[in-house]
Amino acid sequence: MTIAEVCKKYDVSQDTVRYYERIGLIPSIPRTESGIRNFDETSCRWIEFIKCMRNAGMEIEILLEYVNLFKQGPSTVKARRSLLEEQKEKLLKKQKDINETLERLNYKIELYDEIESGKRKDFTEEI
Amino acid sequence: MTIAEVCKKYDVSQDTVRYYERIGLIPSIPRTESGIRNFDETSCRWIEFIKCMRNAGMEIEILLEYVNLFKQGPSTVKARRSLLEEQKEKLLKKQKDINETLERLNYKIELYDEIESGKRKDFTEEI
DNA sequence: TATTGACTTTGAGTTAACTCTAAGTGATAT
DNA sequence: ATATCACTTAGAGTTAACTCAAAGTCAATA
Repeated sequence: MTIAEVCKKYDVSQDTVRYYERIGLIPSIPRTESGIRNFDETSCRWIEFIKCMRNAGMEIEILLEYVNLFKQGPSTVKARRSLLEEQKEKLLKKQKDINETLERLNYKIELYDEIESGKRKDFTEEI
Repeated sequence: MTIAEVCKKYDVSQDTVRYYERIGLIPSIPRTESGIRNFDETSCRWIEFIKCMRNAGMEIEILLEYVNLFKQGPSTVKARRSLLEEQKEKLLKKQKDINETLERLNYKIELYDEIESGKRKDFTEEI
């Protein structure tokens, strides 16, 4: 698979994928004889994995740590587990923050609806 | 309330609050005669509101738009509603992304647990 | 054969959101 | 009176994560 195909499939830019490879985030991308990237299934799965983690806001620095542990083989399973656990906690916190904000947005949207429909006349500019 | 008190209360840095004021994110912070910020309830509530929205990742640019609509009074209620609705959709998408990633992390953590406990011997380095 | 177009590299530029520095002011404690 | 300390400003610096530009290579098509 060429870089163009992979980027289309996973909706990332070529620059981003090259950047990820450059910093060591994708363990190994095979090349053709003329030096062109030729993604195999493993490297595709890495792209997909990174994309998923990045979508949730996981830092590249953390992903790099994970990839580096991964490269060192099964002896790092424990360390990897604890890294992932830590990130999980961060995501749970983020989830909570988002839920709080969503509740607040819903409240305000409802309020604005009431004002618009004339149901509420006593509108003082609360925040 | 002094800036120090407010920052402690809402867990933000003084620099950040001054920055928010500078770019117009906080409608109005009263000052003492000698020019020192003296937060009233309204400006405190703005800080708290901004903090909540920022925690969920809402962009400052968007918050600025909202604040500017707010400043223009009740005639902008409709526009404000639609701005908030848009942001709500973004947060719902983010929530979904986080949930997907959490599921994936849980799967991997479980897998690593099985490996650690010796329950799973056929460990090939999947991603 | 010439040109097109996708690929390559290196390194610089961008953006958002702070964060820090330097220099100064003004009220209070010694 | 002088020192301390929290505050003030303007503007420069930082960080993460891309994103772009320039110059070059190579395979395929007109």
